[in-house]
Amino acid sequence: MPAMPERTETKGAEQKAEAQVGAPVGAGRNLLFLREEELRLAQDLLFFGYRDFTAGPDQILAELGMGRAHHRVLHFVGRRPGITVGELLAILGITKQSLARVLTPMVEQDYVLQTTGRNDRRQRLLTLTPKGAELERRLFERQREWVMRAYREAGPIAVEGFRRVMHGLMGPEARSQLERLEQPAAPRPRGAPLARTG
Amino acid sequence: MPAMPERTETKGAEQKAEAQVGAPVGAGRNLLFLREEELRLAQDLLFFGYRDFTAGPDQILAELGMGRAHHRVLHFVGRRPGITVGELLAILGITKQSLARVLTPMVEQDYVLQTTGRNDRRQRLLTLTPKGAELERRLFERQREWVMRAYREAGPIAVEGFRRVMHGLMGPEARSQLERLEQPAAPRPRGAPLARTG
DNA sequence: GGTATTGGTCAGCAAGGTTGACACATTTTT
DNA sequence: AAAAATGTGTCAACCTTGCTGACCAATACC
Repeated sequence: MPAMPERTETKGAEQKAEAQVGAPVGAGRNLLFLREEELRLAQDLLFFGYRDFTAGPDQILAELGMGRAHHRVLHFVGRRPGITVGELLAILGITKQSLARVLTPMVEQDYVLQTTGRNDRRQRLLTLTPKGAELERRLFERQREWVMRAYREAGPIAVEGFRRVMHGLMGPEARSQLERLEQPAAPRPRGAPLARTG
Repeated sequence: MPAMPERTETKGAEQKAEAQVGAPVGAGRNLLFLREEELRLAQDLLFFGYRDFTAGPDQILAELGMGRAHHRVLHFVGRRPGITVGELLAILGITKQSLARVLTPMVEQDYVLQTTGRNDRRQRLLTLTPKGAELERRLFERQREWVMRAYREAGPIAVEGFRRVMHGLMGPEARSQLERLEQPAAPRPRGAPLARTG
């Protein structure tokens, strides 16, 4: 594989740390004691990486008077068409009121469509309108280019490692939510669109 | 170079299961073309992972009436004692006023010490006070446990991959800033502490 | 029919970003 | 010596996106 790292940083320096604590671990587990510098590096990487990961979409969104919160709605509604408001709240981990502030305008501006649930008519099933899907697409493509570059530079093995570590950084709740997200999409909502009071 | 197929997009989601997180990695697998599902997964992982990564410190900080912004100041000042206000602004990528809102109280509450630069007396060199260093330590330890768990679950190869991908997600500016951060610390500030104007 | 659940909405608060303008000490340039 | 540029602080005003508490309407469940 191409693209070896520019700097061969931390590799193999873990035993030193073990010697400090005097706790020799099994042979393959030498990377498992997290020395100070390694965590500091992880903190830096996550800070800079996450910031630059979101920078592209943020720019597009700003032109439309939207923010990251809107992107998250577009993303998760796009990922699970027909998701209920309650499910979306659980995924985002915010309050109903915080969601309403971004969701209501998005419905009014025809980015998101609300339909009544056909089993439970109290529910509001959310889907992207064509307009919403198109915006989501733009944001997605921008981010794809960025991530693609990172993946290409890092190589496939690294990508798999990245996924595993990120997954490990998630708590149990996020893990089960992710699991649900990855499952086959729910059946299409077939309820009638709500009357728009606009 | 692993020159890869350009557009296999519409081919359906056949290998989806393999691409998922816990799945074993096939060595020669072509992960370099970023299919839709792969990027969606990356988005999810970064969203959930980053959120849960910061959750621990956030909790401690909240008890002290601080936020993530304060943590960043503690982190980067701790990482480069004697950093100037201007350098810190460049790293954080925020405006002077935004920084002032968190930094000024932190100086007043004796978390951060300001000294005048000895070469350029206009500069304010920032260092952590013992109180600040202790708080930074607490936050650090909390986060270390969390990251350590993730690293342990993922294994050393994955950790290296994680680092490479995160590095790839950074833009050029962030990369050179990170490089500077990793270098040996600047000489200790020896200027006189500023008189605090009550 | 009574209660629980799902969702919408109003009012108000806080953190942490933004911009623009200005002040001041200090350093650098002319 | 005077002027310009630099590093920092600060004031005023604004935005986004979190939060809480309260209350209402429609619907489902027992």
